[in-house]
Amino acid sequence: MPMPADGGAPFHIGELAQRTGRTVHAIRWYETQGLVPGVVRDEGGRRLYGELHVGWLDLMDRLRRTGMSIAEMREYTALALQGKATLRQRRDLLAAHRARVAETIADWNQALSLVERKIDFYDDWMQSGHRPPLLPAEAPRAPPPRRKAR
Amino acid sequence: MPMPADGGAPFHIGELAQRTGRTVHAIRWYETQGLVPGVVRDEGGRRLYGELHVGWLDLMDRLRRTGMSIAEMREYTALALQGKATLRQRRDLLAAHRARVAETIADWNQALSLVERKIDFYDDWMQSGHRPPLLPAEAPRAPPPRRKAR
DNA sequence: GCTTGACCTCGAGTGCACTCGAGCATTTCC
DNA sequence: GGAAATGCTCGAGTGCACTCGAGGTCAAGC
Repeated sequence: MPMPADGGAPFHIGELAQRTGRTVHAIRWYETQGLVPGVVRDEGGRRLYGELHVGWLDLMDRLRRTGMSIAEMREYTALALQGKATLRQRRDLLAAHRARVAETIADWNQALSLVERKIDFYDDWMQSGHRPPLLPAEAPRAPPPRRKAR
Repeated sequence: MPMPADGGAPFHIGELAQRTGRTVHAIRWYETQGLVPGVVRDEGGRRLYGELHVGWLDLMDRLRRTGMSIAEMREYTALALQGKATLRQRRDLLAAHRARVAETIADWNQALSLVERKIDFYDDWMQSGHRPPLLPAEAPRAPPPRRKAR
């Protein structure tokens, strides 16, 4: 499954970096972490990439930016390397991620509305000249199994 | 502006921790970072909090969880301590945050739809027994002035 | 054939936001 | 009045995801 054999001419890491908006260093680091399948080398030992890698890195980027850990991305990549026997596992992994993303979006929407109410609060205060009633406090949120994102 | 003078009986850090779902350590750390206004001490040197602190910490938590940096939260807190002369600045700071949050939500929604399309892709593959056409690759995203969140 | 630039490996450093432990003081409860 | 709980400060450690520099190889253009 040498990935660069996907039609177009293979290219080096610099071009991949440009086309995906990552740094060369970051791409190499991703590879050491097992997040880039099917990288072959040319005679000089330089990495060769194909079109598929552009899409792959974009997917990795999206997953990453939505809080998937490197460990889980590594797992996903390993599954992809094992071919279609792992289709269901990959699907399920993404479905779990989807659920977490949906949850986070709901969370952020709540935060958005809190911030909006607070802005309104300041607007009222400035317009009326005296402090409006405070916003009702929210229920405390237990710190859940730690996630992270951008 | 000693904050605990807000009606209810003041309480110590342990109770605040319980009521806001943070650890005692985390609350103290927040204070060293200038994120908790109006903390007074009792005769024994222990911190005293009031109801307002519960709401304040919840707000800080929300801002934090939506990617506001400690530095910006510190700025906001400092403005709040200066009284109503800074109302406009506080409003504007929150408005800027609101814009970033809205942007991020849009971003996550895009990611969500990518993940959903990928899940459909796997479902099709499993059902038909052979690989469906690949998803079209997305435009590369330049790494923007780094943000972070939960 | 030699300079220039892209690429290589390895390993250390960075930034953020906590998190925790040590060692000590005070308070509350029996 | 003594034990146990709760609080205090200070400072070091942690985890994640990069980020970067040093020192060297390789290849393409002049």
